Amino acid sequence: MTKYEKQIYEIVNKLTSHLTADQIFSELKKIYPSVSLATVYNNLNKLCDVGLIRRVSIEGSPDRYDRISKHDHLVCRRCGKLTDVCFEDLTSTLERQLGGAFLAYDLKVFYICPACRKKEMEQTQI
Amino acid sequence: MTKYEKQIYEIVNKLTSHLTADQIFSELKKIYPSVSLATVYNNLNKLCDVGLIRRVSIEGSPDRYDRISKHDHLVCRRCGKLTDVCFEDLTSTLERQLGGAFLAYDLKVFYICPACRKKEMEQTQI
DNA sequence: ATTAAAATGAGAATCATTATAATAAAATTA
DNA sequence: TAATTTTATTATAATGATTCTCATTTTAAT
Repeated sequence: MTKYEKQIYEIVNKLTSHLTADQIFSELKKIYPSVSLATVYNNLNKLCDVGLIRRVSIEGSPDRYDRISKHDHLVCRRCGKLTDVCFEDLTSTLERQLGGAFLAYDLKVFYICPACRKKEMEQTQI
Repeated sequence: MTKYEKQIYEIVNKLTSHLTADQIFSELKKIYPSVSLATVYNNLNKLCDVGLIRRVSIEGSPDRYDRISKHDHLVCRRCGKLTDVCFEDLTSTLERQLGGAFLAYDLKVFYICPACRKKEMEQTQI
C-alpha cells in the first residue's frame, strides 16, 4: 500500500461525506501538494477493486466514494443530497436466493429531503 | 407527446434490454433516419422527468433506460450484465419509515453471473 | 548497486451528456 | 387560411468526468 493509497483510504473513511474524486484530490493536496488527479483516480479504482472502499454512482453527478461499512443511502430527488441510513439488512435473504454467487447489494431510496419539502410547501402556497 | 417521444417510449418498453441512449438512437434511426442524438437525449430526459421511464445508472457504463414496471436488477461484477429480477417489495416498509417523503427505491444486487462463474472455475482449475 | 516492476505526474484523449443557435414543425390566434 | 407564437429538432460545439499515454520517479528484488 503506497502512501497515497493509504491516505486516500483514510480520507474516504474519515470524512463520511461521500466525496467525489475531485474533492478527494483537494483534500490530498493539503498533505501532498504535488499529487495529480490521475493518481487519485488510479488509487480510488484500486481501492474499489480490492473492496476497501465503495463507489456510489448517482445519475447526473460524478461518482462518490464511501466507506464500506454496511449502510444504505437516501437520495433527495430535488437537490441530490445523499444521506446515510440503515434499513433492514437484506443480505441473508439475498444469499438464500442467489447462493454463493451473491456479492453485495446497493439500496438507494429516493425521497424529498426536509429542506426541499419545505421549499415546495412555500411555493405551493403562493 | 411528439412522434419521437412516443416512439422512444415504445422502444424502451418493447425491448426489455436496458438500452443506452446511443442504442435507442440506433433503433430510432431505423424508423426516422434523420433523427439526431440530441433529440433522443431530450426525449429520454423528458420521459424520465414525467416518470414514464426510468434511468438505470451503473458505474463505468453509460446510463440505460428501462420501463417503469416494478423490478430489481442483478448486476454481474465481472461482465456488467444486467438482468431483471424481483425480490420482495420494500415499498411498504420504506413508506412506513419515511412517510410522505418517500418516492421510490432502487435495488441493485451484485453477483457473478453463471457464465462468468463458469469461466472462473475453468481458470482456477488450470 | 543494478535491474526490474510498479507508481506517479502532466497532459492528451475519450466518451457520455448537455448547451447553443439556427431551422423546422406544430399550435394558436386572428 | 394566414400570421404569429411556441415548441421541437438538428447539427455541432462545449463540457465534464474519467481514462489513457508515456516519460519520469519511486520502490522492491536480485
